[in-house]
Amino acid sequence: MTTITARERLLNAAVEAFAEKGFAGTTTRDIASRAGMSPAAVYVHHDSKESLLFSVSLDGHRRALEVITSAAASSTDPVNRLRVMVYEFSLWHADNSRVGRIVQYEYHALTDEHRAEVATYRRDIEKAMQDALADGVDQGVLDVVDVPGTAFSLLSLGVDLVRWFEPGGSRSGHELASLHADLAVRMTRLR
Amino acid sequence: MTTITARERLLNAAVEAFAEKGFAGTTTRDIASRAGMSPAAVYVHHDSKESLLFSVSLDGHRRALEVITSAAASSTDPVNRLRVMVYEFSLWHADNSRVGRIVQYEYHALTDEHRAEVATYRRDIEKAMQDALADGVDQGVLDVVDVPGTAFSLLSLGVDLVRWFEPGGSRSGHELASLHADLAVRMTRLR
DNA sequence: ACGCGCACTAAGCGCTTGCTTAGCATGCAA
DNA sequence: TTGCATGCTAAGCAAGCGCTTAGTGCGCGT
Repeated sequence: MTTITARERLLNAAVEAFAEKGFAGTTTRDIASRAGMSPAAVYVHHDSKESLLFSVSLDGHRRALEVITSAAASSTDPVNRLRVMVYEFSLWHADNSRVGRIVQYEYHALTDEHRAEVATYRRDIEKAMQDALADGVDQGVLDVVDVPGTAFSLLSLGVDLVRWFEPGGSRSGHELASLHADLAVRMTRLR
Repeated sequence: MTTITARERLLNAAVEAFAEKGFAGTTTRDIASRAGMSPAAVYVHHDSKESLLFSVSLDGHRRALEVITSAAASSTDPVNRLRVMVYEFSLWHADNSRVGRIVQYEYHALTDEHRAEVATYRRDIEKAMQDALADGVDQGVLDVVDVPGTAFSLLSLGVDLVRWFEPGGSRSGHELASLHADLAVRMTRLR
């Protein structure tokens, strides 16, 4: 069995609260009570409300980068690789829509130092998608006029899921991720 | 010349503040000082902080719907109509990224009644895009397997601009809107 | 000259905020 | 049995919150 520490319970509570009400709209008392603890307990395990946000955001950025990096390594065929990358990136955002919402929408609430640190993961994610497109163009398989812009657009499909996606809704994450992957191929394949 | 009333100055100040700090992160004192007035002046012209948000959000939704509706009426050719709709919708979100951010990200901060009112505009926007795709399929010009999902994805391209777009950045709104329009046609055109 | 209404402000009320302080129960080593 | 570290809480502090109240200055019709 995996034991959940008090520190992790507070992090989970913070994810729920931040995703539901936003960082500024969440009180430390709310986080504490979701974790079944007193307001002061938050400060036994975490330095501040912002450091709770940073922990959640940093972990979320790392996991998103890991998803797209391993997808990029999954295939050598540019079309198939792109399909897998878009599928996995969108699926991750659907399956982790609460963390994703914090990653995407509470970025500005981080301190300057913390924002700069997670920004490196964002650049790596964009670079992975750009590299996949550029490689496909080099191999004469993809037709992409604007590589950075198209990379951004492909990532937007996944990112925008966190704005409205709820698990248990009428469409599954797999269904949406498959759609995005198909659209991505149509957008970029050379005819 | 157009005269700007105190009420409008407060609305403009609220747009700036909400877009920059979010609804919960903005104080009524901040709005007042951006408008060059005392904190109490807010309540001379508006009922509450939330009614300020509702005014901004409602107007933003109306303008976005107007943009996509008139784009839909601009052409009878399904491919060209889709191109114009996606172009205009994305361009509006780039040119109005601050209002767009409030429309998209502060939706949950509205009261239940206000959110329900604004939701009708969202449904109309989605329906306009779905109708344009369905009509193209009916005319045998477009190939769209999942009409609602694809409509959502096309709107996502524009909506996601508000997350990061800043006027005066390295890419113009026109440039990005053109890219989105091209991608939209590639995504949906029958080959 | 005067009175009235309107746009606005100074001051502050009751409450909530992030966070701190002081202390208490438990478990464990000696 | 004692001593102490650990993990937590009760209570509360200073600051800031949305919003109200009571009033002030000014423009305008008469």
